[in-house]
This record gives sequence, structure tokens and C-alpha cells, in this order.
Amino acid sequence: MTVRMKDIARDLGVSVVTVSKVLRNHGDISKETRQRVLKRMKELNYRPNLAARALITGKSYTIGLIVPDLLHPFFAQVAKALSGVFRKQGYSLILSSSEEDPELEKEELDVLLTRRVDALLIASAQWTVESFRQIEDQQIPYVLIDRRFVGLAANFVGVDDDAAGVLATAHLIEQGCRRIAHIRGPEVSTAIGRAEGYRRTLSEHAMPSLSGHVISVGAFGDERGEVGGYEAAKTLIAMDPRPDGVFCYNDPTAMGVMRAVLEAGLRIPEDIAVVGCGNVIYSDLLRVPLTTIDQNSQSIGEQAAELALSLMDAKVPIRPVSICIEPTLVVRASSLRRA
Amino acid sequence: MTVRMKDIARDLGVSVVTVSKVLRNHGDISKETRQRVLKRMKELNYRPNLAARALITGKSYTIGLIVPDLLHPFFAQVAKALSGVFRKQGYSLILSSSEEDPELEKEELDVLLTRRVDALLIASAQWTVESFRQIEDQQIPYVLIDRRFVGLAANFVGVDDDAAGVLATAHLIEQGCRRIAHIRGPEVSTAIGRAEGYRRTLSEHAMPSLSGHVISVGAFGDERGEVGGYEAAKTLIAMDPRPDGVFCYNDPTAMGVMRAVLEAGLRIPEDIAVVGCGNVIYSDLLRVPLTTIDQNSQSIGEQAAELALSLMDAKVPIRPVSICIEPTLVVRASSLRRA
DNA sequence: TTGAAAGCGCTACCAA
DNA sequence: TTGGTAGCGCTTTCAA
Repeated sequence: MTVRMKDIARDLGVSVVTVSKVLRNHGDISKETRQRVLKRMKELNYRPNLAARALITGKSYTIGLIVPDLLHPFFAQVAKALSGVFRKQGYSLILSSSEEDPELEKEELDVLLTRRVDALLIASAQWTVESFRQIEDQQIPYVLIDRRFVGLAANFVGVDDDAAGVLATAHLIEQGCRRIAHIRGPEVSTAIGRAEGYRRTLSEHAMPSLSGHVISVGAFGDERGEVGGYEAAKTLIAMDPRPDGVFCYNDPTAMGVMRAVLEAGLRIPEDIAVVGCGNVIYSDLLRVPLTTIDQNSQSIGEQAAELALSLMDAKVPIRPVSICIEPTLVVRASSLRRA
Repeated sequence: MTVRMKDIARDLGVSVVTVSKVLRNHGDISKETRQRVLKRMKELNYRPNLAARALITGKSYTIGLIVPDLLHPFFAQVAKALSGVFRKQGYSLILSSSEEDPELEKEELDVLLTRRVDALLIASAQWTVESFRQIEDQQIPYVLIDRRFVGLAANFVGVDDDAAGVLATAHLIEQGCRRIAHIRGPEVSTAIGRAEGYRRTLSEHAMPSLSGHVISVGAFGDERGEVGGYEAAKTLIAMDPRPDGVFCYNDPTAMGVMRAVLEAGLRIPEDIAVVGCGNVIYSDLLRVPLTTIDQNSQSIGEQAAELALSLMDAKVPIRPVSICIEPTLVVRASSLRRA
């Protein structure tokens, strides 16, 4: 039925060991034997049984990736970049989605650990570090992506969220906004960092955030923040004095905000300037093209993959590396009040 | 180091076989022994070695998915839906991206076959059916998604592309458009079907497509059609008489078209109405909200997964199933010339 | 209800 | 340069 080394060995009158060595380019094989084996392998369309190999070597040549939501373009982009790097090194990517659910994430993590992936990459939806201890117990190298945890010395690749908050807020100030609101995300490091950058920048410009000017939203289900942004913006619009600028913790939220602002008959950016974060695909094709913070997701993916590869290569545990990528401001119409 | 059945068996003074039976809920075990084994497994945080199991059973409990582009929201949505269904059945998803490159797709296919996935799901970028014969040789059940091949009797789940073309074109006619152009995609079944629906609908309304009114574009690299649509639209705009409606084979292309139209100082939909296809995320937040055809990608993913599951369960080969999902028209501002 | 023996397909190790 | 032996961790089969 399926072709095994044994079959090739028998056909050629050599031993299984010889065939195995040819397959792995082991040096100690005569050129002639090598050719014969290779030829027969091709003829029979031989494929090594990776399960058998993994059983002995302990390497599965698979990498686990857990993201909160594949539909979010940021994670899709990271996944794409990762998979490109790993493919070239002979690793396959096992994909899991946690749907932003910490419990589901734990289950998926459990599956991947049982599968004995060679490394794990996680953009985590957890609130605690308990899961990560479990990974460490299993001695599997892992890299956190995008979201980090205080008090957890782990490998990390992501954007400098504080800097993102600073960039966005400073830009709004520079554009003449004086009452700048912030729509912040759930209690994960990204939202916390962005909010902190916002807060500090306002302080430094002696423009303390007004009461009610920071609204928390969470993304629910399939909408990644759009509805939350819409609702939050309605609250902001009703305030007196009304904010004249809004920094949103992600782009979908900003899109929701823009929808609410336009529906209220206000102008963007004249009445309210809007800045998002993420530079999501299509942001330049929106009703009002969106000023946003680019996170360089491709670079995040590539560097996370490279880091994971180096961790797997390392014979001894390496002390955790944290790679922080600098965000950049992408100015478009939604905030451009000064030509 | 890592815990094996042997360790548990030794600790409890039972045989490895007994432990194995408990793990798989094999009936012939006394309640008491069962409890003891389960308890010890938990204490030691035992995880079965799936490679060893796969070696014997021949099942890897992995499913391979190949998509042309993870960043395209359609495929992201399909991947998400698939992974949800498979997760519940204990299967993991190995993700490969072909980047729309037939050669790369073949390599990835080869990897997945070598990994002995239990089933394959492919949205293929191939031009020929050769690869699929190879899958059939290996007796691995596979399901084509979105794109099909003439002359290949394979399992398929996708949208009725001809119907999509009909819906879009009929809608434009109904909105009073008289010179309807079509920007079509590369030579894959989706683009062919949509173009055919377009052509036939025009014929049936005695409105033959004018020369030059069908422009072919391919998506290059990271843009999924936006640039192609932009360039094609510039050509259309320069024509005399100018088209007053455009049906685009996908949404990114339509976005490119809208950009070109607006840049030329023309109005959408008054001067040129635009209809896309795909109902990509955010299409309702665009500068002009985009009328488009919804493909129900979630349903495509779910049905493809269910089909794959049933194929794996089947003891004997089943004759290929083709599931065609009816598209729906989503009317937004970009085509609404008659209130 | 339990377990001894065999073996899945491959690689590691060492001897020839 | 080649190959015999042992065994990876598990399941299957069949006997006790």
C-alpha cells in the first residue's frame, strides 16, 4: 500500500539503514548506492513517515500558532509572515484561534502541547500567566506576540504600544485639537500601553484628560470593535464641551467612531479628528481615509518566527528576548486639520 | 523527563495495555483501576504521544488547508469557520499559503501529503488538475473550496459564481445602467463563472457587452486587486461613451475602481455605479459604501469541514459531492441610483 | 478484567 | 562504506 524504506531496501538489495542515510543526506554512502536509492524513491513516490521519525527524534517539525481572531487583519498578516519564514525551514504551522476566549485558548494550548509542537507563538487572550508556566514546564520554547504580561519574563515580539499612544496623541495636539478623548480597549497590554502613552502625552502638554474622555470598550464577537466605537462615540458627541479629537485603540473602533460622527452630521476632521491604530488594510479607502498607527505586522511576524527558530536551535535555555518594534504614524484625511 | 504510559503502569503495578485502554475509554476496565490510572495521569500531567499513536493507527488527526492568500478576508473567514468545526472533532488544522503561486502550492501540497494529513482542503491556484490526481493516488480525501476545475470530479464547496454575476448585472440594469462594464479576474473558475453570468444577463436584456467593456486584471502581490481595479477603471473612464456601471469580480478591485472614479471627479453611483463581489469586511465603511455580492464564506467553511469529516468517516469511497451556495446581493450606496 | 507479545516505520549506535 | 540490533511510545491481538 504505502511505500516504506523496507520496500526500497528489499528492491535494491541494501539495508534499511542505507536507505535512511540516503534520505537524510548522511555522508557515508557511496555515490552509486545513493543514486540507486534516490532513483527508486522517485519511482515509487516514496514519502517518509514523519510520525515514525518524530517518535525517535522527538521533533515534530510543527509550530503552533494561537491568535485571538484570524479575521483581524493584524493577526492574518502576522500569520502570513510567520508561515512564510517557517515554510522555508521545513516547519509547518498548526493554527488555532482562541476567539478572544481565555478558556478556549487554554484548551487549544493543551492540544498543541499534546501535539508536541517544536515551538509556540501566542497572541494571548489570557488574564493570568498560569498557562505560560505550563508551557515552561514542558520546556517548549514560546514567543508572545503583540500582547505581553507584566511579571512574566517571556520572549516577546510586538510594537511599542506606549509609543503608539504618544504618536497618535501628539499628532492630534499638533493638529490643534484641545479636547482629546481616548477610546481604549480591554485590559490587555496593548490597550494599556496605548492608553498610557495617551495619558502621558496629554500631561506633558498640560492638557489633562477631561473627565469622561476615556471610554473603555471591548470587542464582541465578529465586529472587532466597530460597534463599541460607534456606541462610545455617541456618548462623546453628546458631551459638552464636545471632544475635538479622538484616539482609538484600534482601527475598527475608529471606523465605528467615524460612522457615529458622520451620522451625527459632524465633519471629520473639522469638528472631530479621528486617529486609529493598526493601519488595517483598506483604511485608505474609507469614507474619510483614516489616520492611523502602523504596527508593521509583517516585521512582527518575521521577527517572531526568527526568534522562535533561534530558540529551537539553542542547546541551552536563553534568557528571554523582548523585541519592540517602533510604530509609525500614517497621516490621512481623518486628522488633517492643518494643511 | 516526559511522562509515558510505562511510567504510570509501573507506579500503579498494572500493565501498559491497561493504561492505554483507560486512555481510550476502552470498556474492559474495572471502575477502580480506571480511577487509579486517571488519577495518576492527572498527577503526572500525562500527555499521550500522538506521533506514536499515529504510527500505529495511521491517523494523524490533522487536516491540511491551502489557501491562496490569508490576507484576503474571504479565505480568512473560511479558515476561521473550518477551524471551529474541526476543533470540536479533535482535529488540528495545518495551514499553508500558496501566495497565488501554483508552484508553491504544489510544494505545500507535497509537504501536507508527506505529513499524512487525514484530509485536505484546497482553494487552489492551479491551472491544471495534475496535483489533484496525486492526492487521489494517495487516497487522501480532499475538498476544493471556492475554485473548481472543469473535468475534475472532485468534492467542492463554493458559491454559485454564475449566479453572482447574474445578480450583480441584473441589479445594475435595474438601476438604470445601460453601458455596463466588467472587470474580470484571472482564469480561475470563480472569475470565469462571474463573467459568464454577466455576459448572459446582458444578452438576455438585449444589451450586448460593448467592445472593450470587459477588462481582465490579475491581483499582484499584496494588493488583491485594488491596483488592478484602479488601472482598469482609468481605461474605462477614458472611453467614449463611458460606461455607467461596473461589475467587479471582487471587492478590492471595486475599491480600486471607486478610487479612480472619485479621483477623476466623477460621482458614484450617479456617473458610474459600482458593484463588487465578496462582501469583504468594512465594505460598508468605505468612502462610498459598496454594493456587493455576499458569498456566505462562513457557511462555505462550515460545509467544507462537514464534508471533509464525512469523507474521512466513509469506509468506501463516496462519489464526489458538489455543494453550491447561493450568493446574495447586498445593496449599498455605490449602485443605488433609484431611491 | 488484565496483560504478554508483536510490531507500526523509522533512526541511533556501534560493529563489521 | 554498509548494516545488524535495539528501541522510540503506543495500539492491536489474543490468550490467560
